[in-house]
This record gives sequence, structure tokens and C-alpha cells, in this order.
Amino acid sequence: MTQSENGKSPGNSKPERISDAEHAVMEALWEGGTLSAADVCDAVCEPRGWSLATVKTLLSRLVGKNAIAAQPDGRRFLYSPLIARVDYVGGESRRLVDRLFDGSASSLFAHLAEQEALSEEDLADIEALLKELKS
Amino acid sequence: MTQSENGKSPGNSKPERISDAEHAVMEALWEGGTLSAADVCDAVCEPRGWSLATVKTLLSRLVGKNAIAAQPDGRRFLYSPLIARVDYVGGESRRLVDRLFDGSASSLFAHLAEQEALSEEDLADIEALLKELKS
DNA sequence: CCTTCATGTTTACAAACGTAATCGATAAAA
DNA sequence: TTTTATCGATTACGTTTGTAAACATGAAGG
Repeated sequence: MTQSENGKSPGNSKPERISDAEHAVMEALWEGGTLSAADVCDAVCEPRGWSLATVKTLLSRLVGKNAIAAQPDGRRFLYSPLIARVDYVGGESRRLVDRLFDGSASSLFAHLAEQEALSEEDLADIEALLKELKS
Repeated sequence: MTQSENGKSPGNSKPERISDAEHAVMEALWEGGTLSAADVCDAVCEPRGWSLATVKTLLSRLVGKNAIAAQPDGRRFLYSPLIARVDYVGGESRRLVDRLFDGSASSLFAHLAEQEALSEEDLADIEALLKELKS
């Protein structure tokens, strides 16, 4: 595959699933904006115990999934996100809520509350947000 | 594998990951409590377009992962959950919050709020829960 | 008894994933 | 200019997942 086309010609709509490992790479790109493979490796290889080769593979797969763009820069490519983090996060959150809480966000909240998974700080923050939303 | 032992001798602790398809089966078991393979199929084959064979495979894998128990009942087995739904849901929720919101539940809440993913009803419910928690 | 179900077990097989090593081309260094 | 360090591209290979079919065995019916 030629680093830029995935064959699924025009309507490149359906967002393909991004795996855990790929997600780590996405985070680096969301953080850095536009990075080379080496840059990404600097950001993730150390903590995840990966080799540069692994990062290259993941970048290729992400390009194939139309999740990132690769613009030529001399000998190499600079990669940048094609999907916004907020969209990805939104999608994943929705998936979870749909799958486990029958689509009800308040159920998720209730669950977190019951499991004491919410700190005092969380509660205060949420309360503040709620107040704000009501204005 | 003999439907009951996974080789990892005594301390059967680490909760293995449950896949999407497996999760559908778990839901049926959480719903029904104790079911035969055929029962599970009645519950999930139709909506997911699965065959009984698929359900059998998933049940076996879940047994292998120590997520469900299989007690002999004549010629067959009756399967029942070994992990509580609330624990599973809690684990998955935590994973999401950790992965995408740096462990902050209120960030998740803020996100849902910003994305208008919360209905009026959600907000009201959450407010009520909050009030309750403060007592 | 023999055929037919119903069931768990074994085997299958492609796609996705995790994790690289190797190859080919080129740019930089010596 | 020959060597070497870099890149992306190609190939690899074991595991997990999705989705079954084939097989063995015992129960049930005729």
C-alpha cells in the first residue's frame, strides 16, 4: 500500500477501529501535532518498551486506517492526526456507555459513584460543571 | 482443555480480557443466571446472527478465562458467571477513564457534557445522585 | 438394535494485533 | 567514492478474535 491510499476510494467515511497500541501512537501525535517516526518513538518507545520498528508499523497501519496523514519531508514523512482527539474520545466513550450502560450516561455516572470511584474532588468538579450547565 | 482447568494452577487471580463477542455471552448469563449453551444461543444468536457453534466456542473460551463456571447437568453443562457484572463494568469503565481521561472521572463527565452527550434527563439524574451522595 | 438428536471437544481459518527483522534506496560521513 | 546511518516498505510470526464446521459420544425414539 502506497502510504496514502487505502483503496476504499471516495467516501472515506467509516472510522476504522484503532487498537490499543495504535492509540498510544495517536496520543503522541495529538500531543506533538506533527512528528516523524523517530519523534513518535522518542515519545512512546521508552515507556512502552517498543522498538522504532514497532512504531513504524503502527504508523503505517494508522495511515491505512485514515487516522493520520503522512506528508513527505525530504527523505521521511511527517505524520499528523486526521481525526481529532475529542472525536476519538467521544466515540470510545459512547461505545462504552452503549455497551455497558445501555446508552445511559447517567447510569455510568451512577456506577462510578456507587463504586466509590469518584473522589471528593471529582464530585466537586462535577457539581461545578452541573451548575455551569444550568446557566 | 478439559472444560474446567486452565493450567495456571492455584492462584487463579489475574482477570483475563473478555472480548466483545464474549461479552455478549456474558450479558446473557448475567441476565439469565445459569444457562445451557442452547439457552444462551436463544438469547444471543438471533440478534447477533450467530450459530450455536459460535456460542459454544465463546462459552469454552470464557471457561478457559475463568470468567464463567460450567457445572455438569446430565449430558450437558450449565454455565454461570464467575465474575460479577458490576466488577466487569467497573473494570472496563476504569480502563476507559485511565486510558482516555488520565484517570479523572470528572474529565469524562466534562467531556460528555461538552459533547452534549448528556440529555436533560441525564443531567437531572446526576444532579439527584449528587445531592444524595452529599448526605 | 439402529438412527437421530443434542452436546461438548477438536480443528479450522481468515482478519486484527503486538512486536519486530529485513530489504532497498538514499543521504551523510569519511 | 565507498561506507554507514536512516527511512519507509515488505515480510514475518505468534496470539487473539470472530465465526464456524467436523467429530465423538451418549441419550432418546422407533
